[in-house]
Order: sequence, then C-alpha cells, then structure tokens
Amino acid sequence: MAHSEENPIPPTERQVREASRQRREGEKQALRQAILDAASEVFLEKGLESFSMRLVASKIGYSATTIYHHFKNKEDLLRAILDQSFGEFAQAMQESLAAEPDPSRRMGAMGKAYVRFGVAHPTHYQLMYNQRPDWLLDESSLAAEAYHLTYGLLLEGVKEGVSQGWLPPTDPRPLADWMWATVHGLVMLGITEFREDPDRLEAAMTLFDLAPPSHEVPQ
Amino acid sequence: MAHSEENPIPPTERQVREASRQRREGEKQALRQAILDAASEVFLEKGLESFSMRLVASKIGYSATTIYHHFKNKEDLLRAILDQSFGEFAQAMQESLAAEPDPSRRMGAMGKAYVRFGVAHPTHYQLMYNQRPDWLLDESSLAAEAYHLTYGLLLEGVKEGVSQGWLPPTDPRPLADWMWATVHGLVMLGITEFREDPDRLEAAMTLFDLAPPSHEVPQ
DNA sequence: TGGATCGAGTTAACATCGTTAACATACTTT
DNA sequence: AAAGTATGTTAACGATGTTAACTCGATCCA
Repeated sequence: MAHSEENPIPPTERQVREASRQRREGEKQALRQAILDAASEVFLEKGLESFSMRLVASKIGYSATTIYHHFKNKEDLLRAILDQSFGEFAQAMQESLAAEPDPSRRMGAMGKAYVRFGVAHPTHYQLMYNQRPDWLLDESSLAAEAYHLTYGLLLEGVKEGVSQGWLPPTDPRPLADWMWATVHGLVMLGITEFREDPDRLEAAMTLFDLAPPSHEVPQ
Repeated sequence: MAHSEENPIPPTERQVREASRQRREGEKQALRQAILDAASEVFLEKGLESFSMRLVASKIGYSATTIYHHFKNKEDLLRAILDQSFGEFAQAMQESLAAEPDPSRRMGAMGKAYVRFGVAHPTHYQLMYNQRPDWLLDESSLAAEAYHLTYGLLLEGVKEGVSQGWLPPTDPRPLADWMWATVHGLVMLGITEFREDPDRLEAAMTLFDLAPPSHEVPQ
C-alpha cells in the first residue's frame, strides 16, 4: 500500500517546495489554457459581438473575475485567441505549400487552402483580418509573426512566378496584394453572402485551376 | 402688414384640420429624418460597436426613448442606415457604368469605382456587406433591391465580355463572383490592413488597367 | 365649451455587460 | 508563528438596449 515502501532518501524541504511550486505553476497554466479553450469555443459559437467574459467563466465553472487573474482584460483574452488562430492558419498555409511541388500550380493550391481555412473558421478568420486590424501592428505578437510569414509565402510565390515567366512581368507586390484581395474576398463572401449557398463558393473556386492555362505539361 | 389683405374665402374647419394634420405629419417625418441623419453620423464616427441609441438621441437633444417612437428598435434604425447606404452605392455604380462607353474598359472602371466607394465609406460598407449579411435576405428592403441591382450590373458585364470574346469562355456567374471577390477583397484590405498605407491600395488598383492587355486601339 | 382620446415626449427601472475594489482563504516564505 | 503571496469570491459602478408608466398638450366629438 501507500507506505509499504519508504523512500530511503526523503526529499529535502527545498525539493518539496520546488515540486509544490511546479505543481502550482502547472495548475495555473492549466487553468489559463482552460480559460483560453473555453473562450475560443464561446467565440466560435457566439462571435465577437456576443462574446462575454461572464459566459466564458460560467462555461468552466468559475466566476467572471477569475479570468482577470490570468488575462489582463477582454482584449488580452481575445488577443490570445488571435495568436492561436493565426498560428494554426500559418501552419495550414505552410502545409499546403509543401504539398504541391510545381511552383505554378502551388499558387492555386495555396489559394484554395487559404479560402478553405477561412470558411472553415469564419469567426476566427474575421477576428484575424477584419475586426481588430490594429492588433496586427504589435510586431512582437505571435499573430503579427504568422501574419507576415503567410504574406511572405505569397510574395515569394509571385516573385518566382514573375521570374519564371508564368506570371506577367509586373511589380510583384501589387500583384501579390491583388491575389491576396481575391482570396480574402472569396473568404469574406463565402462566410457572408454565400453562407447559405456553399456551391456558389465552390463554383467560383474552380477558377483557381484556370491559371496557368496554357502548359498542361511543361516541355 | 399681416392682416392688410384678408382671405376672401376663409378656410373651413375641415381644411384647417387637414393642414394641421399635414404639418404634424411633416414634423414627425422631419424628426425621423433628423434621427436617421444623426444615427448615420454616429455610425460613421463610432462604427457599429460603439453605436448607441443614447448617443444618437443626445446628438439631437432628445431622450433615448424618443427614438422608439420613430424606429422599432436599434436594428430597425440600423436597417434604415443600410437602405440609405446601399442606395447611394447603387447610384455610384450606375454612374460609373454610364461614364465609360467601351464595354471592356467599363469593367475596370466599375471595379475602381466600387473600391473607391468602399474605402471612402468604410463603416457603412462593412454594414452593407459584412456585419449583417442576413438583413439582405429580406427581399422587400431597399437594401436588397440595390444589392441585386449592382450584382446584376456586374453579371451583365461579364456576360457581355464572354460573348464578345474579351473574357474567357466560361460560366459567367462564377467569373462574376470571382471578380466581385477581388473588388470586395480590395475594399476590405483597403479599410483594414492597408488603412495606414493608402498608396499600397492605389498600387494594387493599377492592375485594373491591365485587362484587356492587348488591344490598346481596337481595329 | 368640456371631456375623452391620442401623440409625442419624458423619467425610472431592469437585465446584461466589462471592470474594479474589497475581502477570504490557502499556501509559501522567513 | 508571522508576514506575504496567489487565487479565488462577492458587491458594486457606469454604460448598454429596452420597456413601463407617466405627463402634457393638441385634437376630436358631444
């Protein structure tokens, strides 16, 4: 049973305290994560407008003020959701990049992956790109890091396309912004105007396969 | 002076009452319009999030509850703003259509006009297309009417382009949706990510002049 | 003319929100 | 043991949308 075997070298006071500190630290982080998970869930279900601290707290059985021991305020909590969302988004983009070896087809594949992520996570996508654009100006945030990383993927693809000739010889940045606008617009229409008619988004997305139109098999 | 000339036929009791009724009706409509104007102003300055009935009322020197004699509730008031905004938008689109006679150039001109309207009226544009998409499902509203009208203009242009050969021979609707997504995305990026850098939007918008690229002067 | 009715405005109140202050309790440190 | 810290609570404030109850004057009808 419990004390049938005794530790021949009992832990020092210092060791006990350290273990206790770690346990408490872990519990604190666990609760922080539980709040964050509950918050992300509430945000998904309710959207930004009906997202409330009290609702998040009640979801995990704490009073609302407890959240303020783990997050400075509502904005801080939403920024944590933003960081998490942008991280998942950047990962999805990198995976879609790695999945398609042909550079010219890669652009279309990434475009599709972009739109699919957006419409699959409508409320989070809107938080990322619509509702608090100024939060991305904080360059030290994880969100800003992922934001610049994904734009970098697009810009590199465009530069490659221009240099390889399967994109017109223009300034890459405006062209990248133009393409970004297209996928961003598809997501936004997909989660608003086309919400009741997903086939309409699918039909529009077939145009991703149109460019490059001429060389089915190079050489 | 005032009574130097007397009306030879004094108004009947009935006429007086009718005039009074009309005056009161006019005053009611005037206050309704004053509320609507103030609301649109508050909405422009504060955005949807900080738009409040009390703020609108205080702007015109009435108590908040007065608004409820002229609008059913906050949603009703915002819908009135939406109707007004969509009407102005549809008019701007029709003017841009009339201004450019060449059909192939017209698409680019309308695209530019679309984006310019959106970035010029950021908060109203977001109410129109982002924040309450379900309100457009009420087909009897002025907003829905203008919404379908503007989409019709785009779709007709695309059909014309396909039949005349300066657009690829594809199903017009997905192509129209694709183009819509592009301009919509440009507006959204323009009022969020590019807000601090208007030149970036301008640079992207130069691509409107790229298509059709080949025939500067037909024949 | 006098009393009923109605329109248009008011104040007071309710529930909900984010947030802070004050407090309780348990654990850690000294 | 005492002091301090971490983590939770309840109570309260001001702002929000909205409703109820009311005032007051104009209108309508006898």
